[in-house]
Amino acid sequence: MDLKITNTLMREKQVFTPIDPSNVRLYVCGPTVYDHAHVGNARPAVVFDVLVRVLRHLYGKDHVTHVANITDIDDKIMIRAKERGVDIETLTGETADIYNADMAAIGVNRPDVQPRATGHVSQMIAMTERLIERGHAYAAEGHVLFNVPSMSDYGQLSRRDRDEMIAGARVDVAPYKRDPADFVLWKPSADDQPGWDSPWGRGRPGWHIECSAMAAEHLGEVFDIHGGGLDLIFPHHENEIAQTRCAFGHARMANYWMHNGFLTAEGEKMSKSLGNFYTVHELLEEWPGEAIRLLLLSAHYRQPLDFSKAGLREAKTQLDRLYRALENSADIPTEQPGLMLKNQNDAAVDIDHPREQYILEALCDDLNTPLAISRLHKLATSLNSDDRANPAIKRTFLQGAELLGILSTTPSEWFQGEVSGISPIEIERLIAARSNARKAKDFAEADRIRDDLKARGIELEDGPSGTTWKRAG
RNA sequence: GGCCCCGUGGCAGAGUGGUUAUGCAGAGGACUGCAAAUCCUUGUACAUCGGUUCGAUUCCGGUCGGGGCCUCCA
Repeated sequence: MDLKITNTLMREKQVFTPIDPSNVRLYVCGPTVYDHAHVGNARPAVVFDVLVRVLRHLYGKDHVTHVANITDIDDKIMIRAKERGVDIETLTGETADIYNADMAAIGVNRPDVQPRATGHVSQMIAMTERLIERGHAYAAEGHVLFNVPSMSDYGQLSRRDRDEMIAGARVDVAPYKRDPADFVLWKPSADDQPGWDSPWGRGRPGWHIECSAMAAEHLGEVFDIHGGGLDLIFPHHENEIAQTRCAFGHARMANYWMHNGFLTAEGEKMSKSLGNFYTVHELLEEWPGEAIRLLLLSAHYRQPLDFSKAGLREAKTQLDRLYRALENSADIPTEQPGLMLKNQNDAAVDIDHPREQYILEALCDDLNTPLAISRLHKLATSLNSDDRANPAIKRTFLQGAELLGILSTTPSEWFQGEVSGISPIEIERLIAARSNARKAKDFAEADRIRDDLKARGIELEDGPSGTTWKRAG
């Protein structure tokens, strides 16, 4: 099945054709680690995680290389480290660990390579030297700058030309720049700032060069897909392209550029000054990671998405429904052992040899996750209806959930996990007591037990095969 | 000023030149001692004004409204 993706470079949806099907390569711009990731940072992580799942499905588990960097040298990091009185390595190390834990909690698989900028300074210096040699960069007052006019077709990705950029510039032009549009590849560090020795003195890299250097190091001079947030199109990605193409002399840096839209929080632009941003870390204290993930996937990745508590509540309700379908179809076998889902011993799915493509088809159309989710719901309806449930439907359902990265736990863990204040044994004892009362037609006592448990956060459900319980809420 | 996006039923949110999106919420029904869960039925939406068309929510243009980017930013 063809995968179609919207290529920002062409401004159109295109069929994806990898350079090398045995090694599909993509690079996603990762976080700058100076503070907890907010949900806005989580969106690209989740979106591109789904893309990687689809790519692995199409090309094979071992035929995809996913690189997502961590930016661990940056002025914001320097400032924050100083405020907290810790060294930079401590700050970035801690923050990166929390980031990875938070992403894992919302079902994001670790990239194959997670390069850190500080580990690639020599490559950045080498690339900068190469750009100087080729006449695309120059040193001035301890800085090295990329000379934008030296690249005739600069601006293809963002579709803006040099003159427009200068007209729209909001900052004063540094006096050492040959051209107002030139941007920094290397800048000098003061003695109390972190720095590395270089041919231009002790200094540190500019922002854009790190991604060019790390992508080249781990994926080569030209690769398949480069992703990130919409706001990175200009200047970050434009400048990455300029650096990489001018350093290596290719017509492309990456063949496909994908950009996710922005999030708002409770209908407003997330901003530090309004204090209305949610960090993944704090949300996880109150909500299941899968609810956060499902909400992030509930709108198409290129569309704006409002992240709200009401939205989380609905995502949670939707997951309840999907887990219920899983529970209700527990006795349906699915054959095809292969990828073992944590879910249930009989529900393994061979993700490399799928038969049903109902969900995959939606995801292959430029990652149409809302459509994929709606199809998952249709399958859930079937699984909940005895007359329509069958192994093929269940396989498709599980495979789709796997591609979306949800339903990664068991229904019992989902519904009953982490109950506090009462033990499962005590609950079972009360259920038995209530069952006896019901047999004796003492419904007043039965209802009393049920209400009592409900007050303690446990809801009972009488099914055809007996009474089950779940955590309320 | 330049570049770009959006406006779908109570809410969220896909999609399509003529056929049910889906979920949540609401209403009715089935099941249940009563609930819960589940299933079935139900609401007949596409900002506005023109144009193209046999036919437009879907294509084109204008208008109104909202949003993003233009070297901090996912």
